[in-house]
Amino acid sequence: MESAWVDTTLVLNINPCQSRTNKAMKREFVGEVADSGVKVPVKDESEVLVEELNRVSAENKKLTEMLTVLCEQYYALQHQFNELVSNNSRTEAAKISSKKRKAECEDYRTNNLIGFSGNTESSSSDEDSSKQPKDCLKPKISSVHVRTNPSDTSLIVRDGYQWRKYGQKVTRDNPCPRAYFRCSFAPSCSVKKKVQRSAEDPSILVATYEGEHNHDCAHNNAPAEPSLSPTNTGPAPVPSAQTKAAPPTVTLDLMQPARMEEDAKKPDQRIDAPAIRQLLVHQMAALLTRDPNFTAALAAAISG
DNA sequence: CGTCTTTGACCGGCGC
DNA sequence: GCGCCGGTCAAAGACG
Repeated sequence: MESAWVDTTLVLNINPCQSRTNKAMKREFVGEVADSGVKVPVKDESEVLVEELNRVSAENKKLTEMLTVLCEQYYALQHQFNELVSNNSRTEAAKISSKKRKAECEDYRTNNLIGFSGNTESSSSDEDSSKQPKDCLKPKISSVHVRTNPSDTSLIVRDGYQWRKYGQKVTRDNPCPRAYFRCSFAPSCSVKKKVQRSAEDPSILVATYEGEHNHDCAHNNAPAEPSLSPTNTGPAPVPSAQTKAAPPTVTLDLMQPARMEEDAKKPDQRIDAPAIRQLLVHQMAALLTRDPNFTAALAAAISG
């Protein structure tokens, strides 16, 4: 089945014009700065800044367009996938009528999961849930698959939140124990998380979240976890669903921003209006973080 | 000493 | 009603 996985590698090239403009800038500023003692500056600073602003605006526009296209493609794919899976689950449920409870929960979960979209609004709309089994009704359920080092036996999925383990149990259908976590960041937050290794692929941790956090991600308020490292290529979140039916794999290319960081350290690129760049990144982040599942997956990938 | 993890006991839902 | 199973509780121990 591995071969059927879709690798929708997400390369956030948030500075497509960088190399070109940097070279140009370098040339320009080498003339101005390096030999400043000898030469008169070709352009004055304000001109350069205006030019830079225009460039960044153009980049911003380009990025917005790219993001729009990406979103459209993403929703189209998600829609197709939803259709496929709902067809599958209908036939499966008919076959396995004996395992009623399991099938129903599985079905519900699948419907939720497909949506890696985080479209919890649509996938778990409570009005529609009259068909759902009672115990699957309550909180919003989503699940994230995280690929880990098989030798790592810990059942820890770092997703940016602070969890307190309150139980562990070996379940019937899986020899690997299942760990139960509760969100400990806010006492009023009733989100729960179950983490269990996949029976089929022990290198994959399946984290099932129940409920919604009523607070920000711990990273926003607390110091970053020690394990956070931009070079960490560890656990890549595998969007829910599924080891059975060709699950789409989102690979987050976290090296890209790291390279940019390096680039930013070079003296000749510091002129790159860091504030504007930061604004750009914030805009991107704001757009992307509208998808809660995406943020969860991203957090898991970063904190690996 | 406070917090977190571990782990056996307990409870409730479900199927037979 | 009974047994199975998943989920939760809570005491005990570990750890910083």
